[in-house]
Amino acid sequence: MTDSQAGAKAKPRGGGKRERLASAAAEVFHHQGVERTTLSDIAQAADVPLGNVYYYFKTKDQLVEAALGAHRDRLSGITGRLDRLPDPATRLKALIAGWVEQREVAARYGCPFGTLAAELDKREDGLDQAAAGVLRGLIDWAEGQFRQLGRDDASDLAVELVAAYQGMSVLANALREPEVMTRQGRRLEEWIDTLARSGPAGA
Amino acid sequence: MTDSQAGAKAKPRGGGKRERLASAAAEVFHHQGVERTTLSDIAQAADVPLGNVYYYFKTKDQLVEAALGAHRDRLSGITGRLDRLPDPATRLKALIAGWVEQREVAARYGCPFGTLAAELDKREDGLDQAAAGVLRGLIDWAEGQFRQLGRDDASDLAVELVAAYQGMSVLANALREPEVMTRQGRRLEEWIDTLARSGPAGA
DNA sequence: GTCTATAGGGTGATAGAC
DNA sequence: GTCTATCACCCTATAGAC
Repeated sequence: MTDSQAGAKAKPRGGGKRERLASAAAEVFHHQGVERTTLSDIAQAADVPLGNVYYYFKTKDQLVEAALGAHRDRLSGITGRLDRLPDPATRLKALIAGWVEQREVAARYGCPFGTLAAELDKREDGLDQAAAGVLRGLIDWAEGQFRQLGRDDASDLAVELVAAYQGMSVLANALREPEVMTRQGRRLEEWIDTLARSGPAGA
Repeated sequence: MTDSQAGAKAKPRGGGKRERLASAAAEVFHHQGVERTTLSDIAQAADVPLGNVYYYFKTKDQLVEAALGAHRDRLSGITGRLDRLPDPATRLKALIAGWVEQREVAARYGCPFGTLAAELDKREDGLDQAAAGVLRGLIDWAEGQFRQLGRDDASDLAVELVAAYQGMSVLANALREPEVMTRQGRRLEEWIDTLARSGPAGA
């Protein structure tokens, strides 16, 4: 974007410091929130001197964008692996199982996407809608799965599934109870089974 | 509720400024988030000179606690009114209808409790668990209703209901789509109907 | 390219006049 | 009790040495 080349190749190299900073930012933002996180926190987590951060990212906001990119990459990695599973119901249940596996993290820090989206939505600059894209990607993927299950209301079901994930994450986090993830996850898996058994059907 | 009462105690009063500050804090925190809100923002919203704030609240954190109190009061007002309705299914559906009514606010700023809880959970001081109490109160009330419906799994159902509310608020907010609240609200009302029709039953 | 030192701006909090 | 003036600190961002 800034330099001559934004592709995969001609970027200035620094021992992967840029990547380290981006993923450190994603993690620290998740743990502390964007507003409470200082550039010094990120520099420390990435093991990079504070002033050097500005060589890679001109502003703190650019670091937020980079963190969003890291989340996007992580999500497409997950859906990519799920896509190798044989059928849509299995894929959806594996997605849910993954959420439940992360229950301890969710109970302590909430959903990495959801909490970031909620925080950015409080802003009024251009970043206030940037996180929505990541969530939208997850919803779109789920919608595709429900459609493969033959559901006409795939879009609504996808929203319902992701909303359930966000909701159980918020409660697990607020109450500090990972068991909320376990119980609600089980319920969601049964729900998927019901939908799959009922076969192709509309709302 | 001017100067004359100030509760039942002998607290210093100043034309209800303390209350104005508390409710202004709750609103501004909801709109901007705690971290991005300055004391000056709150003073302005409450129409109180900045320096005067410190006469009523020694620290910003005390203002957060006061905002939590305002939320608690608001919630008990809501459940109090709902309790006058004839049966538990009607009460639960009225609760849901109230959420849907607030869809525009939820789409812009999220759930007032949920977003505050999420933000406070990023902290490590004593406040990181304070918001949980308000959510817990809502869950407990819902659990009572489900129990009156004869459900053995009232506790799980209450968590499911409040999680659904939090989830649809997060998505409506992130996507800026109030319709998410409408659609998911309708689904929840149907769900309550199903539970009520199926009569006293366990999980 | 890498890093240090520091400027500059804003915020929470206090002292003390009225 | 009310409010102004101001301090002290921290954080983002920059200038410039290496």
